[in-house]
Amino acid sequence: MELSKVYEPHDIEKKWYHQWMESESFKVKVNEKNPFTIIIPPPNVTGSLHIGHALDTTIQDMIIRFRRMEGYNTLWIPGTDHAGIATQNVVEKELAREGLSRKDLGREEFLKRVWAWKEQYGRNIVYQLQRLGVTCDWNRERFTMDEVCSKAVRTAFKSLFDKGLIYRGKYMINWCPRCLTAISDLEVHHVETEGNLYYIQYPFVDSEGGIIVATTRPETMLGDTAVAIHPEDEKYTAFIGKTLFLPLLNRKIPVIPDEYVDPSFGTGAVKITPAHDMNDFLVGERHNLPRVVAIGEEGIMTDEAGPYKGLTREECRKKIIEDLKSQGYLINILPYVHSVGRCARCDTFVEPFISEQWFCKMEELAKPAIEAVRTGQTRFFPEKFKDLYLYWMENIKDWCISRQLWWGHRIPVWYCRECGNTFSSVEEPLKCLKCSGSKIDQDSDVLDTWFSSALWPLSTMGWPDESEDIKYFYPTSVLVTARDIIYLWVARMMMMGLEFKKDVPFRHVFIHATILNAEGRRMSKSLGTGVDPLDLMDKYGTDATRFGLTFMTAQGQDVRFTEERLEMSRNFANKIWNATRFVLLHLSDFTSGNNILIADLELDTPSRWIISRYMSIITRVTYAYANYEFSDAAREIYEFFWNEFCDWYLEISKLSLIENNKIRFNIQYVLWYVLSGTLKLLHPIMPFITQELWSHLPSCNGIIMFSDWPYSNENMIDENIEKEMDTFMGLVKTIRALRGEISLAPSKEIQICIVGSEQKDMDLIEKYRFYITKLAKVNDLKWGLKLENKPEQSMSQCFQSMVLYMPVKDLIDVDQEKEKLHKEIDKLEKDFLKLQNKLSNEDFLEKAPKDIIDRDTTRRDEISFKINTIKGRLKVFSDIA
RNA sequence: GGGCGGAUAGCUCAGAUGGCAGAGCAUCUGCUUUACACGCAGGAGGUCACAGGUUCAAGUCCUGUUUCGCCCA
Repeated sequence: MELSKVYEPHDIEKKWYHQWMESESFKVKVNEKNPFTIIIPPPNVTGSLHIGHALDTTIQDMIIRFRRMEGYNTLWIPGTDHAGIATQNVVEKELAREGLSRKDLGREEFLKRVWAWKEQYGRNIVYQLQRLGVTCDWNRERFTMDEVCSKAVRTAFKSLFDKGLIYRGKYMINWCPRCLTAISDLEVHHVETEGNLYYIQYPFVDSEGGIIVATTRPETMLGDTAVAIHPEDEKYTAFIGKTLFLPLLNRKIPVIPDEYVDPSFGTGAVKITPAHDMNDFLVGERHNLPRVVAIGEEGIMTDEAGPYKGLTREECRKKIIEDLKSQGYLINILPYVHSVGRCARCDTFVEPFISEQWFCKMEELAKPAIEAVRTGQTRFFPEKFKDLYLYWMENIKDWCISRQLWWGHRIPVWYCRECGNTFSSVEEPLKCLKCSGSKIDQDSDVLDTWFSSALWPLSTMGWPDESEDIKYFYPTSVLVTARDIIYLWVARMMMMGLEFKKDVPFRHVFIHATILNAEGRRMSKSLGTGVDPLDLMDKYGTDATRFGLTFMTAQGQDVRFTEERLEMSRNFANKIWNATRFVLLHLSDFTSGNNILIADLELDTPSRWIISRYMSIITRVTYAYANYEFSDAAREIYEFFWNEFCDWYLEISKLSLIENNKIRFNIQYVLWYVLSGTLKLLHPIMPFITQELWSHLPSCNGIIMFSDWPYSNENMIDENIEKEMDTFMGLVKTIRALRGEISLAPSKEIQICIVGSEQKDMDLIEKYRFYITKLAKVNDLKWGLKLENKPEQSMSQCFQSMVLYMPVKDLIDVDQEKEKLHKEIDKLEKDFLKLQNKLSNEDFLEKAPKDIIDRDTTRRDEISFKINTIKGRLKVFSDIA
């Protein structure tokens, strides 16, 4: 079949993915080989593919394809996350369009709606992932609300509950007044916000004057139950124990001393609102202050707010400021930047709120998870993330795991109305486990989505059942994810894995780059600053998108996304396509190379050179893949393929392919060998184009992902040949540069004379004469050690210790040439001086290593030689003029 | 407030263990050279953020400053 002139990715991608799926290429069974396992970070079922997923998924697929070719039994388990808040939001919005609320439907009906939604749209993200070419075992796809996962959640919950690690209590938690649920500390994002610091006078009850407090949230004053000052703050110590009027409400509140107060902040006096601020809550506990709840769960002011009842938080703030102003209590307003908590899901201002919630005790669970990372049972790549993980784990706080939602794993706790017993159960109980009464009610809340995510490595393998899978595939080999969920997810999986399986869930954790937009900010869908990877794949093809992302993201470093990289990658794909097209054109009479060993062939120098280069590239690329240095792998392949294989070897091969049978066969073999091997090296990054081209190459039957990873025969790395070729290529480049200076047509052949100072250079020219003349279009090449035969009126250029002359009598612009030579001398003289100073420095000669001194000496001598040569050239020109 | 990371060509970024500053894109010149104009050949473009220090030698190591991000509180 003929290949098109330009690589057209779309049909090829579709064709191969379809074929891979049809043949169940990714289906994995327990066998005698070594396992290599990855579980996918499950994307939200409501989600759509963003650039972060694209990178995360590409990396996992690269690792899996690489390890598969290396010979591991590779399993990659895909799936999606039920995403409690997000999914409930989506369905509630849908209901709202019909004028309904979830309460109108009732819990059971509402959940039916959510499931229906999930059935209809829940696999969108999966199809989008597949577009990337991923080789997950789709037979094992899981959803965190699957029965297996539910069982894992209930089993884990009950176990922790029975051990006393899960408890219920009334504490201050983060409350989202829009989602109407508690959220964990980690789901609150703190955003620097420009606000004001309001100075408010609280008058004394029994005397003149009062105390001025400063606050960023004046509306919370309606819940104030004290004013606190630092116990050693002399400004205020006299007032301790006095009573103040709370303006607007005229509630009487005491002045109390507490170490928490920072005397240097604001006025040094702080209003205390125990029901609406975490720190004030603690002050309130110490001083036994009442908790006045002034803001309700929907963010609406309560009865306690008196005249402000029914207002939203924002309206209330406005009104309070007006009233304080008009009544003379507002002393000052200063602009003030402070950080405000927002809901990670919906961006609403989070309200600290006291309510009864379920918590998971973390300290005890964290201990083995800390130990496992300290001792290296689980390793982070890049290693710096280990510290981040450890810091958080060592300062861990209890985790609020209940959510006031309907969509999710319902908390497996029942309350007996008869005996008051509270118990947990894996199976739905029919009666109280203590008194056998039948009047039992299940807790109405659901668990934090991350609770089921924490069990993902276990539940995807069938835990709590002791399956063959879990014995073989657990622990997984590597977890690939972004750094923003190290706490949210990675840490929790570590704890759960160690608690329930007594082993870490993964050996390695690879934290990849965060992709930023052109301004260096995180991409955000809500802000519209994102790039849609599906558009990118449409425009550049999947392989180019994958290659571009891989190329961009050096380990441990965030990247600003630029489409240029994808353009470059698309061009690279096209280059590979056309190089293969060229090779195929010349392989029509080439039969199998599989039963021939490369080491047994008698190869010409350029072939030995490309094989030498290829062998070292194999080593480097293999190392890069194995060590999560993917951009290095991409770069190595790109540079080798384009700058060495295409630019030089293909061009040289054109000259020899017309030769006799044996030479022709050897060249064909090397072309086939290096090209097919490089396609394999590239396959993990660019699966489609490599597969397509593989299918066209002779002796490359079947599916490339099941071919063996290239083996580097390091005996074939030949440094002498590489050095020789460097000199040869340098000579060709120098001649081409000379031609370029006078804009000679590429087809015009010229005369070149090379004068050298070393016999080995002359031998090299002799050896490469044929290639030099062909690649630089030279019809008359002379060379020698003597300066006698150098042409007079010519262009010249130094290379190493050689001078190249190009006699082009009529075409020389003498003035221009002289100017060029002068400029060159200036530059060389600067370099010479620098080196000369260095080499006359005794300290340098005494302390620097010998090879550095030798190298610099050679360089100085070379420069000196060049300067003299150019001076001689200038003299010639002056004589002419 | 604490911690982490960045600042290198016009732009986006590479530059183990200190030893000749690199790539892609953009730009300039010349090319329909039979795989590729998504290309080929050649060129121009740098006070490596700033100030000190260590060293024979610093983009690279140390200290401080400026500045931009991120995380935690």
